[in-house]
Amino acid sequence: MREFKTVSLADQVFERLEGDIITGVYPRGEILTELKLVENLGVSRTPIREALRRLAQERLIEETAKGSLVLGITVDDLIDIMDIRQCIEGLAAYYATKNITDEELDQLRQINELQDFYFEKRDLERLRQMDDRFHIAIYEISKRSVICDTLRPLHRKTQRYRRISLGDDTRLANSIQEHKNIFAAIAAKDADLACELITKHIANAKEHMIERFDYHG
Amino acid sequence: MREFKTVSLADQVFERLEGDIITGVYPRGEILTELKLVENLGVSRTPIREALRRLAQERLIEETAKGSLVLGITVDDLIDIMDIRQCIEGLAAYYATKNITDEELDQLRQINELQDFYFEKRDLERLRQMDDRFHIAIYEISKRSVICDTLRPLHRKTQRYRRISLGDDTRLANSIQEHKNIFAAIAAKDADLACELITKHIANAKEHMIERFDYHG
DNA sequence: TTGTGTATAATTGTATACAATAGCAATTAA
DNA sequence: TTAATTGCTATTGTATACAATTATACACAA
Repeated sequence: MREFKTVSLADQVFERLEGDIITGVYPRGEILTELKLVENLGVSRTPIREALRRLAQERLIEETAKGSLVLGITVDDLIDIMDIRQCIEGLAAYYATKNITDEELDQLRQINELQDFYFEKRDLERLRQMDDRFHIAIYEISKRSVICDTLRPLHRKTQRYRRISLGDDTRLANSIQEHKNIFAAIAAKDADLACELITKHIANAKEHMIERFDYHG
Repeated sequence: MREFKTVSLADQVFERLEGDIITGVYPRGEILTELKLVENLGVSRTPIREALRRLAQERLIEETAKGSLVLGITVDDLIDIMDIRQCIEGLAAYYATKNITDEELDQLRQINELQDFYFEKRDLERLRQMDDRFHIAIYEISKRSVICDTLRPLHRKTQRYRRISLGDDTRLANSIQEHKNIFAAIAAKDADLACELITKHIANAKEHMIERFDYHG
């Protein structure tokens, strides 16, 4: 029997708005009012308000008397996010290596294989999804909820810039190879190596992004 | 004319519940229902729901069909929080040193002086408040919103354990001295030293806490 | 005894009505 | 002209009614 997990409207609204703000559908500076969102999304104010409060807590918006001011993710934010990730994503990889089950190892392997598949097809959108799944899988496999809850939103917030960054074919190929090396370290149960490799991976990604966005916004 | 900044009930409820969960007033495992909170806090469900959603986002509670399950902060969480702080609080101190204004420097100095004052009076509750203010001031002075927003909730979540940890007089004296040294480095505009000192300060605090809580919950 | 179905109660999910507030523009007095 | 005041409008803040879901207890049959 299939299970239909009903997701509340409030959660749906949150995820949709979060995505739209992160990817720039709602640009920085725009004002979102509850009434407009009621019209656009076709739900009442209650779930919209709950979503907006959570977005404010993530600093994706700022609540003002005129409505919710979209803040989004600036290049400055991106730099800090990547600095922070560089500091703590190694911890996640370390614990993930220590705590991974055989089943989870298979899942991680599968993500790596799909990556190759989509690389051959040059399907950038799927590749970005695989990047998501790879990193988030490591967070979750670490079984450290604080680490997971800290890194997951930070990673999500890089989406827009990653999307553009993946357009560089050389970086894309390097990134995929780095993922493979990290996977190999985890599979070999070498936690220190996994930590070192993922830290370097983040550093490379950061450098590439900054190179690309630091000057021309 | 005095300005009365009206804080919404939703915000008040959030802060109160967050504090009560972090300090253990509501212990891990307890179920909070919206109706009970309506009775206890004397406000309607709307602000309570908004607060609960934010608490769930911070993983202080988990929403279930029976109500909101209090998760709180376990010793395992504490370890991860301190690991993460050790990794990134140095960044905050670095940027704070680079960006601090004269006025902010005075504020930081004042916090240090108050610390001495309350130490002589052995006013532990005020001393914990000064610890709060010192660290949070550094986050804010860094002017890096992502760093600030990442560290602030993590720091808040250590409150309960810090409160106990401060009971050790030796550690307390050391901690205050460490704060002074960090302040001196910032005042001398030595960003690298400030980074190094605060990292060590977190490491010391972590070690002391783990020593004290790792075995006996 | 154990499992299953059903009615009931408790709880959350959603929509909406009403209150309070803040912003803005027009108007008036100095 | 300019500053202040007033009234209106847009928006958020709060409470509550109603719907949907889920847990629970109990009856009843295997």
